[in-house]
Amino acid sequence: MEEANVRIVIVEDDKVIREGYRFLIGEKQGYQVINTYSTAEQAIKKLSEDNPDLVMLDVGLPGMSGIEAIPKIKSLLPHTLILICTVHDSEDIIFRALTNGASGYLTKNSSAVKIMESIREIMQGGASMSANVAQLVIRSFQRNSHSPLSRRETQILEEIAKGKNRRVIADELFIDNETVKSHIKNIYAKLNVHSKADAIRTAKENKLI
Amino acid sequence: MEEANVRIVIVEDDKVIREGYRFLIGEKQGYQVINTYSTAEQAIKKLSEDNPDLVMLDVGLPGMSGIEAIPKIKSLLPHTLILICTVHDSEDIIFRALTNGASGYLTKNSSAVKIMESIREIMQGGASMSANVAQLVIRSFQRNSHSPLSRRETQILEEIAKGKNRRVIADELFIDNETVKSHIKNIYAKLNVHSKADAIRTAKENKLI
DNA sequence: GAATAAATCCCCCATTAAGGGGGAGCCCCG
DNA sequence: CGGGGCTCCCCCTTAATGGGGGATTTATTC
Repeated sequence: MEEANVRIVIVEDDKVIREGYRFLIGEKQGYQVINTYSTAEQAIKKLSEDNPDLVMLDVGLPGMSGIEAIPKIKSLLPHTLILICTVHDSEDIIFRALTNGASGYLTKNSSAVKIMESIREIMQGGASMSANVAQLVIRSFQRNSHSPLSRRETQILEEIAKGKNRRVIADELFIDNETVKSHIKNIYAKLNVHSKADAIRTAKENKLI
Repeated sequence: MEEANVRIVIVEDDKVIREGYRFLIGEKQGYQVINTYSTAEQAIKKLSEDNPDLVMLDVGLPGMSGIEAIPKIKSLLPHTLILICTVHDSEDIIFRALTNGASGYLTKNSSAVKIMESIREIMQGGASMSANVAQLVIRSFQRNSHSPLSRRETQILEEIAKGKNRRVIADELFIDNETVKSHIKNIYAKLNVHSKADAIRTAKENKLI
């Protein structure tokens, strides 16, 4: 035997897409579609019986959204993996899906080959994202390269964002308390703010830290 | 004509791997290996002439590491894309590569097919990660599901981590200053800390926020 | 060579925030 | 009925913050 059967459940309100997925997966060796549902509510009622290894989930479902469904599925079946397959590629939805516990995110232009490949990757203990999703995720890690803040100022603002106070920052950087204070004054002037919270917010909005 | 030629430069110290990549890419229609280098220093000297669309970069180079080389390459050629191809898959290295400006990260067990696919994905305006890298990245977004903190406490600690003070948090949550203070006392007790900075650090280390 | 930015340090000042102590009422769930 | 969660109240001292005004030195740039 090559590998155990992968038990898959599909949650998708569009019948054509749902049956398309069922057909696509059903014909593949080692993969089995246990059940399909058109709403998250229906799926959640039956999932414990179905006991799937992987749930393919749309986000644009009527009633409970796929995003809301993720933590509920995860609490019912903690070891079940979730692959989001959807047309929605807004940054907000993608990040909420991933923080809520999804192991993969494909946008719907993904080919049949890509979908099967993602399922394989996820089942082999990894995760998977389509190229446009990966781009958003990677971009979220990157800094603005045209920061108005100097290197030292950026460094100090990062420490402030960790909740450290001036004295601690000064000690760690081997500089005087007053020097840290001066840097903070300059940071506030450059960002046009007057408090820690505003500086942190502004800096994060502009990817300065 | 299908598409313009993609100009690729390879930076890799292992000759066998370097020539393997060169052969793999060179035989593909639409892709051209302009040059290969065994160190980042050599590559950086010549990159402006080579003017590549994409640089395949190892991280474990002698001398300047691939990680350090990324921002230097990006400042020389801002529109050149960088694909990391390496055996190193430690969390720290991966995140440093992505924050420094890499558009993709493949670990070296990636097949020839996967490598070409990644190059195509990146060139088509996206990004790419191998499954194990994607897993680390996604995991970094997710919370610990066994938090000792209550929902309210987590929420308040998140606001503290944004640099907000008790009064502002109280106003935003429509509760009293003293209530916020009580929550903070309970947070500190649960995390066994005695300051904002320690609470934030402990919470982040344990993915509570 | 002068101007500029960055990084360092030094005073003044008043106000606010933080942390620790103790206590208490209400609600819900098991 | 007990405990966790959420809410609010009082006491207290110390630490931190934000704004004002400087100064010096070292690089780098024009």
